[in-house]
Amino acid sequence: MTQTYPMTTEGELSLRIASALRDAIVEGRLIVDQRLPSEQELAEQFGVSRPTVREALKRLAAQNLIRTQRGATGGAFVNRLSFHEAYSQQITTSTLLLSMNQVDFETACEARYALERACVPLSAQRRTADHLATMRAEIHRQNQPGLSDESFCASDVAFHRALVDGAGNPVLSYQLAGAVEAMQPLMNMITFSARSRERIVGFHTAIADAIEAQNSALAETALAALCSYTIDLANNVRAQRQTRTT
Amino acid sequence: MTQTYPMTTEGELSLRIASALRDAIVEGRLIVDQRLPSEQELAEQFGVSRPTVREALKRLAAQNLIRTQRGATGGAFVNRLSFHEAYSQQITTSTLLLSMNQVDFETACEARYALERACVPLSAQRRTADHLATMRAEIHRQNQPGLSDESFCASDVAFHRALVDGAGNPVLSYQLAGAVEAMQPLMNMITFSARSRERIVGFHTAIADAIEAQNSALAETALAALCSYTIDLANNVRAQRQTRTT
DNA sequence: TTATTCTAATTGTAAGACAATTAAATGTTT
DNA sequence: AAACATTTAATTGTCTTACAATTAGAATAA
Repeated sequence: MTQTYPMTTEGELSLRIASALRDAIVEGRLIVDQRLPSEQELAEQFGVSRPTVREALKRLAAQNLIRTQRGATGGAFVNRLSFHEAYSQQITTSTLLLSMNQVDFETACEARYALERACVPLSAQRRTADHLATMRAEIHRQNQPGLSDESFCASDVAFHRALVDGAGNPVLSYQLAGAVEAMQPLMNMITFSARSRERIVGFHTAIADAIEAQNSALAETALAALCSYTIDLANNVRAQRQTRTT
Repeated sequence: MTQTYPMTTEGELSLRIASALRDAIVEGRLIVDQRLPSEQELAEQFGVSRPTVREALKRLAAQNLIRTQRGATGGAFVNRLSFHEAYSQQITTSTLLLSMNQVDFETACEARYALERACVPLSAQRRTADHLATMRAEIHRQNQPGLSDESFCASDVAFHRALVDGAGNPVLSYQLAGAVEAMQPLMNMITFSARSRERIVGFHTAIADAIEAQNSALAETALAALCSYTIDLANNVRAQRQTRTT
C-alpha cells in the first residue's frame, strides 16, 4: 500500500509538505535509507507542483533528514543522521545563539565548564591512552611561543574535546560539541598574554594529570579553577578596553 | 555599496547560494532584521533563476536563519535565533539522533543525568520559588493514580526541566533541552508499575528537598540514585520482554 | 565474456506567468 | 482637514513547461 502523509491545513504548501514528511520520518513511518517517491509522484500525491515539492525537500535536506541522488535509481532517501552531522548542526546553532542573543561571556563560560564538569567523573574512569595523548599533545602545542591567539584557542577546544570524548559517551560528546566549540569565537576576543597562557597551560596540565591518575575530584577542582580564571581574564580584558576608550 | 556573497565553486547551486548567505549571517555581514535583496535581485546577483534562489532560501528558513514576509515591503529578513526556536531544533535533532543510531538506553540515560548533575550546584544556589513550586506540582501530579505512562513521563520531563532552569543559565537550559526531552520516547517504552512510580517520586522528593535546602551534595546523591534506579528499571523491562518472547 | 552504447528515470536548473498578500500612494467623501 | 475607501506597485507563493545533467541498467557489439 502506498503511504499517505497527513497534512495540516494552513500555512505555506512547501512548509506543510515538509512537516508532513518530517513527521513521517520522526515517527518512523519512513525509515532510514528508504526512498521517498519521486518529486513527480510527490507532487501528484500532495496535489502541488514540482517546484513546491522541491522547496519542501530542500527544507528537509537543510536539516540533514534526507539526501538526494540524481540518475535513474536516484531520488530522495531518508538519511541516517550521523553524529558528525548532528555535531556541526549543533555548533552552528549554538554559535548563532550566542552571537545573536547578547549572551555575556560569563554565562556562556559558566555553562561550558558546568557541562564539562559533568564529564569529568566518567572521563577519569574511562579515558584511553589516545585521549591522554591528545591532551598532552595539545598542552605541548599551547606552550609554543609563536602560536597565534586563534591557534591557541583552537588547541584549547581540542584539549577540552579530548576531555569530553574521554567519557566514552557519544551522546555526551554530541551535547557538548555545541557548548565547547561555540565558545571559541568568544574566546578569540580575549588576547592571551604569555603570562595568562602559562597559567592556562598549568590548569590544563593539572586536569590531564588528574585524569591520568583517574582522580575525579582533583580534576573537578582544576576545572573549576580554570573556569574562574577564564572569567577573570575576560573581565580584565573588558576593563582594559573601557579604560582605553575613556 | 551592495554586498557580494563569496560562493564556492562546486556542488548544487541552491546549496552554494544557501551556504554563501549562511556564511554572511554567521559572520555578521548580514545582521539581525536586515532585509535580504528580493528573490529577483538575488537571482540576478548570483546569476541563477528564481526557483533556485527560492530553494536556497528554504534551506535557510528550515534552520530558522531567515523569515519571509509577503507583500510590498516584504522579503526575507535575517532572523534573531530565539532560545525557543533553538530548543525545538535541538530536541528534534537529538530525538532523531537517539532513534536512528541505536543508542542504548543506558548511554542516553548516563548522558542525561551527567548533564543534569552539572546543573545541580547552580540550581541549588539560585533556584527561585517558581522553580520549587513547579517541581512540587509535578511531584504531586506524578502521585495521581490514574496517570498514563505518557503523562507520567511528560511530568518527569517537566520536573527535570524545572531543575535545569533553576540554574538560571539560559545556555545551560538550551543545551540540556535536547538531552532531557529527547529521552522521553525512550522513557515511554518503560512501563511504570505503581511500585516503581512510588520510588521515582521518592527520588524526586529527595531532589526537591535538597534543592530547597540549597544542599547541592545531597541533591547530587539523590540524582545519582535516580539515575541508577532508572537504568535498573530499563534492564528489568528488557529482561522481562526477553523472558516473555523465549 | 567484456566493453560500449543506448535508454529511461530522476534530479537540477531555467523562464515565464499568474495568484495572493501587503504597505503605501491616491482619491473620495464628510 | 480628516477619515475612509480605492488603486497601485512590490514581493513572495505557486504553477507550468521545458531542457540539461547524471546515473543505473538494458541492449548491443566485439
